[in-house]
Amino acid sequence: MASSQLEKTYDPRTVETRWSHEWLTRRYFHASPQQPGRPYCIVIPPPNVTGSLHVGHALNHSLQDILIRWRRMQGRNTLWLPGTDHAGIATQNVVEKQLMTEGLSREALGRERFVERVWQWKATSGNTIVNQQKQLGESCDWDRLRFTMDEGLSKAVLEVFVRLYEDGLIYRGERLINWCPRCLTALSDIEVEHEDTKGKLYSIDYPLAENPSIHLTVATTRPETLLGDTAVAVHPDDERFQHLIGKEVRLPLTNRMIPIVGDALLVDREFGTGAVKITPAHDFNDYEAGERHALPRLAILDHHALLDAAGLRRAGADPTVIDQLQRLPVSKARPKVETLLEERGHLVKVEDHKMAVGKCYRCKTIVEPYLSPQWFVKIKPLAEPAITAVEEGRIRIIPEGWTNNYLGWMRDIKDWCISRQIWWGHQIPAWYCLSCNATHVIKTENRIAILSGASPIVSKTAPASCPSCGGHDLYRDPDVLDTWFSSALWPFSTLGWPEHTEELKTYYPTATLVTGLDILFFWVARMIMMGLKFMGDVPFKDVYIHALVRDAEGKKMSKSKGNVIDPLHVMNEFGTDALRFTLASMASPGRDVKLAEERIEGYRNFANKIWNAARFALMYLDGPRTALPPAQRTFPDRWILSRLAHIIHVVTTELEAYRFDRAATALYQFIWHEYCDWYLELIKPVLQTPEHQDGASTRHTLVETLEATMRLLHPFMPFITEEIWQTIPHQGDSLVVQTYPVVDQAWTSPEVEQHFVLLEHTVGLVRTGRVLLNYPPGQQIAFHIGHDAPDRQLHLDQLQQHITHLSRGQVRVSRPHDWPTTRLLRLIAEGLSVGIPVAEDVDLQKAIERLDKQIAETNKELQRIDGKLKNVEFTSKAPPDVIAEHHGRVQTLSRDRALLADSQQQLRAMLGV
RNA sequence: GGGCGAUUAGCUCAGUGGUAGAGCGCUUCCUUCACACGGAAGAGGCCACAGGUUCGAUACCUGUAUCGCCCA
Repeated sequence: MASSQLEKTYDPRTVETRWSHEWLTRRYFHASPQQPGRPYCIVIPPPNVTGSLHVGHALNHSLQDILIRWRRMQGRNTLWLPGTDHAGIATQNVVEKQLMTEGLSREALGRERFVERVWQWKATSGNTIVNQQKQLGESCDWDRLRFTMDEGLSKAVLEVFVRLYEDGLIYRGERLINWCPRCLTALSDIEVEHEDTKGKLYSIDYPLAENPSIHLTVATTRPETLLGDTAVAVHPDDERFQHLIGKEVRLPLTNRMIPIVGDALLVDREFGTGAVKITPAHDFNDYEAGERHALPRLAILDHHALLDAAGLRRAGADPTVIDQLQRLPVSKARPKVETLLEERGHLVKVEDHKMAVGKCYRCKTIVEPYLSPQWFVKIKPLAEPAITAVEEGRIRIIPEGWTNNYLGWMRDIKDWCISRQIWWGHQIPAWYCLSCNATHVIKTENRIAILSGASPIVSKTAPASCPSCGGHDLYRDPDVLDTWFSSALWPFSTLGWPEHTEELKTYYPTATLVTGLDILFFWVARMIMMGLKFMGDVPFKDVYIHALVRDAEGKKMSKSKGNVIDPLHVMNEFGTDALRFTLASMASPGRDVKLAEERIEGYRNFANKIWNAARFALMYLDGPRTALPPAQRTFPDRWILSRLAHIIHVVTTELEAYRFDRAATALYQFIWHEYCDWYLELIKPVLQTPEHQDGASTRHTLVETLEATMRLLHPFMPFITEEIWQTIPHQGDSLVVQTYPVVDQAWTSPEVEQHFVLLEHTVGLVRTGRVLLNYPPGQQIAFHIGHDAPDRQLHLDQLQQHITHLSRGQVRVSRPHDWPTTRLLRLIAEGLSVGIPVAEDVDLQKAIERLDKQIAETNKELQRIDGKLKNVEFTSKAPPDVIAEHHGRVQTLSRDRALLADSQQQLRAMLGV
């Protein structure tokens, strides 16, 4: 194997392109139920089809790929199932924007042509993210790529909808829902993002009907909805207002009288004036209060969230008021109403006030509570088994801390509004017979409104005729389902459900779900509910929740802030392996990932280090290689095997615990600081000596450990490991399908590891001494080493050749007090002594300072331990082994101190001080 | 308002009831035949604060402060 095969610096780009293509060609990632091994399946959280790979995906996908590649190498029947989500509102918005640039609109195109247009868009742009995923090296079974609007998945959606409807778990009804006046659709509760903003608290006088000179002062943050008030509430126990309950007030700006009610739930006596208005059609709390007191609902905003003239008329507003307010958006109506109230003497005061506004999670427009007929999932019956599954540990959430979050939300869950008034998505399989619903289906010029009392025919296929009247004039519900409805079915719909496929039998329940916290409720909770309902079993056993990726300052990445790290750019600059390793090493549970480019650069350097270790190995591989039993190998070989066994155990254990960060750190530490810094240095004398007696065995160990290390690292850094593995001696076609290393007990040797620590300390002291005395690295020096403990002294003797090599000098091992008493710098650590001769012209200042410092430190430490040992409480209560350890340390440190003092004295004498 | 998490080296973060750790950055030295994307040696910390438990607390408990997240 010629060394010229590997360039001096690792160039990720060509390697990555070559292997990502090659792996796919060889179909290593293809899974089938017929394959041997215990199944291990992960379904990918399907990225939006509109998406392109951002760093959040990169984290999410890297972690999954690590798990998948690791399990595949362990011999499991591994399936990582990829796909994309049709992302109803998001995708519709993207295509609408595109239409706008062409001077077109959704409405102008009409529903059918618009949907066609979205499919077209999907065909050309929908694969962007998939290609980027392949670039990241994701070992998905791409043959099984799914899309939430695939034929099969759509069939699953229909099946689920109809069955839930038949079970009474889906219903249609008029409720107050969250409405985005820009997207013109309903949203579910969790699709609304709450944001604190500066607002005002208005105090408004409502005159008492029986005596207008008396006012009830009401506090509100939304005066513009005042015209829709249908009552005023006070706390029933509030002595200030108790006597008013049951009386009426005149609603300002209108001709209406509204009642004063007592409501302990709605009213906080401490807040504002202690009296609040009730506007059931425009506030969720008021809606519920309205239910409690059987109040009418008066809607005064239309679906664009503009003040509606017809609504205002119904609400009895003054004609002049209607004139001034109609067609105003909320933001303009609010100051206008303020002015009107002030002019008419109703406004008492206005204070600054912090308030939360809800915004559409897709377009950030302020959402309005809006009264309209919608479809809902009755969720409690579905939630209960989903709660139990987690409580009983059939699903494990990792880190555990999120379990309570999940349970709390599930126990307090509200019915799920699933209808969306958009066009892109699964159209609801419900039809209305126009003759049976004559009064409930209202056709206006460009809209058909289906009122809440309409009775739908729910069916997987379009009914030929109305089952009750036989009529053929059927109209399909225009609404589509919430995107998250289809993603809730993802773990089984992608495996072929409702058909009874081999895939379902083999891979369901899936093993692990890897996801960010942001979609725990959107997605994870709903998958659990649907999985339990339709498969009778949990959809996955472990849910691993990782953190959000933020920028180096900890800020959320966003295009508007310009702080986005583009993973593709990073992959291009530093290599995909470097990015993957960075993300893995930063994935500590419960903490957000603050990503800085320097960090990635550091792991790029790591990749290069590995690359050069491989180059080094290849340089010296010529010649026979012989496998000896571990116990018969050289000290460096035995040591690295022992360390390798240890690191295999650590990485495997940490991966089992989803501690990607610790597994990555351990690998980094082992490869760089043990394998490269020490092992490769230790074996150089053997490799560089032709015909060395240990040559064959050393070369074998070198390959054996390097090859195993590549396998161990492969899930984290698939590209560079594959490239190196292919270059060094190996058996098999690809690293992807090799077995993951397991610990060989014969490798482990605590004794050898102990000897190594002694070696490491000795070499460290010599190097320190070299710097202190300004001896250049190339200069050979003769020095003494020795140890307090006789057995250690013996070990030093055995290690002599290695110490010689690593410290570039001639070593004499002897008892420290036999050493010369002049012109010798003694360095001491825990019983170990190194003595370096001091040449004539050396500046001793540094050495003396160092000794001073160490003596001071040793004294301090001795004092501390001594203090403890003199404490009767400690000696009587601490465990004996701890006390013994303390005594041992006192002994060692005292001896160290004596020797250090001695050495210091010598040096001072040399200086003539 | 409720819940959760964080606070450890200049920065980003691990960690443990008994000697405080890493990466990056910093200082000094070194182009030595794997690697300067490198090597060697260093500097740098009342482990947020105040109580408590304990022979012993950075770690366990309580409270405070600051920051962040989720929910309302």
